[in-house]
Amino acid sequence: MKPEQIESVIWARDLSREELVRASSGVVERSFGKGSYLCHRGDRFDYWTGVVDGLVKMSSIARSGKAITFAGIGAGGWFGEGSVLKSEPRKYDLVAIRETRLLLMNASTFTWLCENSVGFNRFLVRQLNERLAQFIAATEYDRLLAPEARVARHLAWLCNPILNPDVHNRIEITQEDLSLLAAVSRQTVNRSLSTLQTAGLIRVERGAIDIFDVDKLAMFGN
DNA sequence: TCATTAAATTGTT
DNA sequence: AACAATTTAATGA
Repeated sequence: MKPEQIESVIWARDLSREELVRASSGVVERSFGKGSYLCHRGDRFDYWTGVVDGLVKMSSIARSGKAITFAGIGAGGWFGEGSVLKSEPRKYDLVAIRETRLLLMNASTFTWLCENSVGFNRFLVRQLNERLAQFIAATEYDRLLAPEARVARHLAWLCNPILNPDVHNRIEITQEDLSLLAAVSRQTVNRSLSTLQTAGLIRVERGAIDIFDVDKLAMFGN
């Protein structure tokens, strides 16, 4: 892939021109259809992965057969550094919820950037820190808050400007997928979305949600 | 391009 | 979990 093609990714601004050229040579673009698996738990998938367009979920199936979704990654988001760094099999399934275009960076390029680029490491630390904060917040509010507020915060999470910088306040997700993400029933999602829409925070469409006020969404119920 | 049908998604109980 | 209603996508004339 040419350097110009990755100038717009979130971490490109942290790299020198030289580093950017090196990085771009290790990146390829690939598309995944709606519902298709990037990889299954236990698979090797040795790419650091960025979402150009679409939505990817990290999930797994419990022994009981219940599907659990841990996180969604939207446009502009990058994930998988853990598995690439440690050269481990993936611990979760990765599924494209919608038609999705991805950028895949091979492991040797990723490793090279980690070992040679100060800017790249700065980016990684920022991103890891933000994600950790999100997960801590998530476990906290999943135990404390009403279902409505949980739906609201997961929506806010999906358009977090640090983790998913290109989402730009429009999330293309079905209510069913959102219910898996927020760990509430689809009915609850449906009712919650109506409430949030009436409150003027979002607009609900078929297969998509427009976010008008991320900050209020993140605060909803407090 | 239009009409028909199937599939996906939503709204409700 | 089930059902009806609605919207979108696919198919073929």
